[in-house]
Amino acid sequence: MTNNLKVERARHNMTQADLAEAIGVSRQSINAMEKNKYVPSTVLALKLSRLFKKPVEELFQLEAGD
Amino acid sequence: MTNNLKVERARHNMTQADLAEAIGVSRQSINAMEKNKYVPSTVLALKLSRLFKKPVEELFQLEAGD
DNA sequence: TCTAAATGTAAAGTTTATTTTACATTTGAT
DNA sequence: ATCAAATGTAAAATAAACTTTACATTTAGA
Repeated sequence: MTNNLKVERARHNMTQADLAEAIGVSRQSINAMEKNKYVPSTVLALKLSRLFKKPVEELFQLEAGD
Repeated sequence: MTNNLKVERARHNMTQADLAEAIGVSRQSINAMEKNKYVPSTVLALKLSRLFKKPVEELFQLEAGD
């Protein structure tokens, strides 16, 4: 799975710390997500979707193997 | 978070076992998801979305506390 | 009613998400 | 060039996802 978090965050002028606080996770979690270190939960995806006002599918995309 | 998996599954005439196989998890995982025993990963949400041809937001919804 | 399929549930185990702390590197502004 | 903010990263700890096995209950059809 890939994601556009970095772009959306830039769009909204938010730091990783800002975003972390906004959705209630640690800054390291945001960093790891952006670097595709792990797959976040659906609750996080929905919270990001709500915050950025974009469908989950626009923020996260399945890849070939998935 | 809540979800409509049971309804979508009925729409598609699939058993929990069918759905489990279709998206590559155990039947117990599907059962637990439907009964809100845990929050699935975003990869699973996207796979369910793809299978049922419905946006993630239509399958999963944040609740008051989230 | 009998039976099989489907669903519910539970415990133990494995893997992965997420946190905390801590530090190193990069970037941007002065 | 310097300083602070932002980002990258890492290790250890905890929480939660997910699996496997196994069995009990419900449901629908013959």
